[in-house]
Amino acid sequence: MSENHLIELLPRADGKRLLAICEPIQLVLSEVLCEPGKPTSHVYFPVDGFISLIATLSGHPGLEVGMVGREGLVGVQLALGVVNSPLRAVVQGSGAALRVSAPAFRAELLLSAALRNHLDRYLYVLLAQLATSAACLRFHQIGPRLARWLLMTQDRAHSDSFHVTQEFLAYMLGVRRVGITAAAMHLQRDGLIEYSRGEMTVLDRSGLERAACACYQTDLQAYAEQF
Amino acid sequence: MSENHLIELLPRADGKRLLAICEPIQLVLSEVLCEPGKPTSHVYFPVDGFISLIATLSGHPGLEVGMVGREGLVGVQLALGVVNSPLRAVVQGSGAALRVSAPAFRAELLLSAALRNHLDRYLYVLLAQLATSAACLRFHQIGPRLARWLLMTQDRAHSDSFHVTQEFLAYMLGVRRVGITAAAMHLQRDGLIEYSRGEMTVLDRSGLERAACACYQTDLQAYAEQF
DNA sequence: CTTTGTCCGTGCGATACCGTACCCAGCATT
DNA sequence: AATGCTGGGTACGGTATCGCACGGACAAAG
Repeated sequence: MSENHLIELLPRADGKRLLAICEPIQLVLSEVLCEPGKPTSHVYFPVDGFISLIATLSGHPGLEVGMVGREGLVGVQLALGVVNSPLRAVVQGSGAALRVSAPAFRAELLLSAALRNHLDRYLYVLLAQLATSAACLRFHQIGPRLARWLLMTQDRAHSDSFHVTQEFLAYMLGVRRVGITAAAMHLQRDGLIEYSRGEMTVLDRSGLERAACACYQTDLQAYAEQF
Repeated sequence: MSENHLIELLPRADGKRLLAICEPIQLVLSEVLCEPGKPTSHVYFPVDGFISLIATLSGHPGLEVGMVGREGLVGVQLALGVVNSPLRAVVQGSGAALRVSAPAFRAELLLSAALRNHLDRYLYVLLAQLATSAACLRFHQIGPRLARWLLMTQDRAHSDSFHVTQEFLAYMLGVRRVGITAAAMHLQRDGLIEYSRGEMTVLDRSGLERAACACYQTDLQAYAEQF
């Protein structure tokens, strides 16, 4: 039941074969699954946990450019025949995941056309997400971007409340912590969220959707078109 | 000789078969090859011309997130089984290109494993380029970004001089024209470039490389690792 | 109960942008 | 010579950020 969408959508036989080579693991907060430029040893299909994809530039802090929950997987580059990861992948919400070793994954890719097809389309979604992130970063202000981030996280955490500090948010959005303070206070004053010492709760989801920039819907739609 | 790299790297037989379904065309400035959300009718292998990939956000001007010259192709999404384009593709330098219709391209993909493999790796390069663009946009200032853009263009134009107005540059980099004026004047004062009424000439390429942010080298390296 | 660390709010000056507007120089058209 | 268009330089106030530093509130640990 509580599985990964990409796997669930596979035909029965392909899904079974993939699950057979999957190893259930627990994603722990702040764990680094991929490091840019370094070879990828496994792919991860999140079930409950979720992961941030972070672009790094030497001499600068990181910047989140994508998020992966149970709708996707970490390590798509292996489906492209590339071992090096383009991005850093950091566990942002702990929880269960299924893991497959790189060789086993490659072997399965040769067997399952359906798997390849799903990964291809997920790759497209990821591509669209990266492009949206870039433009969003340039044109939208902290407030709407924060709201969008909270929605994306809520979706992947499957819960109204989750743990996240302002410091962390600042890092993800590539802004100062005080920038987050101001934006978060605003959202809180409007009764959309509530937070204290790292415990964030979404009070008014549809209000938050109105406060978020349209990039949130754009991402959802790109996914919906493919799956 | 003056062909597209992705095609040149194919095994003899595969290359011949692909060329057989290619239609030589001329890319004309400002021509739109792909529109976001709209179906892609052809893929384009640039030979002399080159193309800007532009992310669009409703209510905002566009933003360049990638560039395609003879090292790549426009319309990779077809290799992923997706007909809708994620980005707008606009011809930014006129010149020759090879074009393949979507159905013919899909058919050829089934025949040539080598082609699929090259496209997969090119896709990885594109992914890395998008991620770099996003971070660059956030952390680097106009000057270094402009220098990077000029280098990328020079590479793909295969010439020290090319046509580009400040207005256009502002649009590509997502800044005001006067921002470009200031940055360009600086580069000109340092003797790195020369321009007048849209005619841009690179005078000191290695100086420009020093003025550019490291993202330029990052992109080159990502490509070099795969091809 | 104090200490230490984490988390969050505030204040302040600096800066890299922004939007807008105007102006001038070249060039082409008439 | 008059006109218009395009490309590029200048000026000015506005603002969304930045970096940095300080202080308070709370919790876990000693």
